[in-house]
Amino acid sequence: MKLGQATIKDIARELNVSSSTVSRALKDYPGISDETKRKVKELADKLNYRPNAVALSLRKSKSFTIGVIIPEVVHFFFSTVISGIEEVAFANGYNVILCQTNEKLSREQSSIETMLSNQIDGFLVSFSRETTDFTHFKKLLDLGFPIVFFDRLPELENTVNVTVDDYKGAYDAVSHLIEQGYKKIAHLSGPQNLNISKKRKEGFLDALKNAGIKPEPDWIIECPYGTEKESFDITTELFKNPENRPDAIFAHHDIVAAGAMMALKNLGLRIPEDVGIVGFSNWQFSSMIDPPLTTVSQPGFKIGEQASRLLLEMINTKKGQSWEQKNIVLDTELLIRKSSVKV
Amino acid sequence: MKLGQATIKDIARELNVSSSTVSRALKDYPGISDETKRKVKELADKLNYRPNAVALSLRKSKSFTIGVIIPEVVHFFFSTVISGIEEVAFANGYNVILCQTNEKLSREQSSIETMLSNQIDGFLVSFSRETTDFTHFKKLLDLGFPIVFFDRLPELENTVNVTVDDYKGAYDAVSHLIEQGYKKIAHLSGPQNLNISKKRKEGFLDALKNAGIKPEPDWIIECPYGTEKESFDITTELFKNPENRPDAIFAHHDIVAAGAMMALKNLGLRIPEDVGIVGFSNWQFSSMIDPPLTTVSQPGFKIGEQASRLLLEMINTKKGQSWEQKNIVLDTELLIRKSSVKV
DNA sequence: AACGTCACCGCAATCGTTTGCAGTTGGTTT
DNA sequence: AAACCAACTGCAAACGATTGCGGTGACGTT
Repeated sequence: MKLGQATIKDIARELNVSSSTVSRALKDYPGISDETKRKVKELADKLNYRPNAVALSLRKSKSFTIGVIIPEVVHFFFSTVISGIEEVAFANGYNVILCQTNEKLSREQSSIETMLSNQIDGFLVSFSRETTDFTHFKKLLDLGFPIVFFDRLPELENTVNVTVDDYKGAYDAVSHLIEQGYKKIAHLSGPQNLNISKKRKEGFLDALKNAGIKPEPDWIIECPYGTEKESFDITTELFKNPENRPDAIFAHHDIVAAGAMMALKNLGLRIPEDVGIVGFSNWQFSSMIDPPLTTVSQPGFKIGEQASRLLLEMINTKKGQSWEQKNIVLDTELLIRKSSVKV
Repeated sequence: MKLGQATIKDIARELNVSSSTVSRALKDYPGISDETKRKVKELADKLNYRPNAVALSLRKSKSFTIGVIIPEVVHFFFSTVISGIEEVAFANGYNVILCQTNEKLSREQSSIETMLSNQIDGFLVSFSRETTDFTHFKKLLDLGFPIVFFDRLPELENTVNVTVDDYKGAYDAVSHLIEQGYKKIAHLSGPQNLNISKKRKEGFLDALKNAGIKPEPDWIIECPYGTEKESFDITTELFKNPENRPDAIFAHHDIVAAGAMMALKNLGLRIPEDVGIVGFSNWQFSSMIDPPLTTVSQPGFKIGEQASRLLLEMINTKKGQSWEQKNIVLDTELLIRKSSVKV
């Protein structure tokens, strides 16, 4: 073979025994003499034998590999999730294969196909922004195929999910702004087909309601792409009327917040004196910008760990036996920095 | 089978032909009647047949999967590289499996082992900070196993590499500072066992030399960890003497630069008026901080594409035939922002 | 009638590993 | 001496797909 990797057959030939014996000797099966075991193990060691994982996969219809489907690795949040996933996967002898969808449904579907034909043992998925039809997941779930959803939740029954409490995170963030004395709070929201966007918006609305503030519909604007540029433009537009403008912004995530901050500075408005601002996700840069951005931190690493652990559990329960619906919700943490502290 | 995935055998049984015939029919081999081909294809379609990639790997000793080894996904640079890699891999029908080393040599080695036992077709590697001994790569290369190194280059002969021109990037950056009128330039360097760190330092030194400026040894400080905190402390220390302090900093990368900026602000120094600063890598946040950071942008996506393309070439040349040494060096680009423009 | 040709298809081995079952020893028991 | 039981070990099928080689039958040709 290409790599000269020794196989069980090589060991068997050399030792004049059958491959069955070698296989059993290596795994300390009873019924193999200590003498043979010793010889086999020694030679295996000497030849630097490693079992061929592919042959194993074929035999066992199990690959010890889990597939991760995410929109984009460049998102700080997702890359921390990946780290969490890898950590527990590795610790349990599983490999991780990664597919970015770039927010494209077609890419999501084809990734699933190729991963399936690679006998993947289960999926960890945060689906694309384009995904509104979940039948490709439904089919697999009905067959008892293990899937754990994280961050973004599908509109399906009986799924196993790991998310953060977006509602509460948003609620806390907005309440904090209100406590600081801001009253005219705008919301730059995320794409409304995503559950997380809806939840954050709800949290925003309820926090206002709870403080007796009536929300201004014009000040709730969707940022479908979530780019810096987009929110720069939207914010500039939002603040163009000096007579009646917001005095604070709750942004769907930090990039959006950063774009807004640049727009505000550009307009000569001071943060946090004139306008307070809070983001979401605690991106890496959030503490480094000026002023440092108050944000809601999501425990990405923990999400990855949890999701991974749940998936491995599902993989290791006997098939046929279906798993119960589960909804793990992890707490967010409000990181108060300068951008929202008036005094 | 678990997923009810149809196999060639299922089709064969249903149609009362042999699996050989099905296999050949599906691939339009000559010597199969059009009638049979039609029937096979129809049924395959109906059963939603997908070839079992694992069985194929075993048969062909080829998995159509490439392994990527990087220090950490959370680095913006690496995640853009990954995107580039995935793009061309996917376009060519290859899968990507990802392993983070977290800068640990042991993790690097074990990842390689498990990937090898998964019949991986080749490696794309940016090795860990701990890696100073390259025999684990050397062994594979000697066996004709395809590896492309990127960003960080090993001390080995005849490897295929993709990097950016760190020397020139640094040289340009420092020359720019000098043009802006800065004269007392410090360098917060990277770990000196990495080639890139050395190259950037050389570029720094040569730019000074070329301008007739003698470097101050005390102002070249290594930041082995490259964290914000580390460079904050180092910078604070570096500027503690008001009598004789630098008037500019060339940082090994943007995080280091950001830490330095915070230290400077903390000391009441203005950027760029009192101190100019340039980073490296164009991290995502660099344009969002205040002032926006001048930096040397590395074409991460392109690096990924190039490396991936080279690797696929190597994989597809007949084995036994060794590949020639190659050193692709991509150009950096100096992004001039406010942090280094005096006027 | 005997032979050759051609189109079409199946057998069986192969990749590396696992595993139910059966076989071969040697020794012990009646 | 026949029977029996351990203790070891090997055979062969299986996972799913590929492929060299050989086989079958229907024709046409002499």
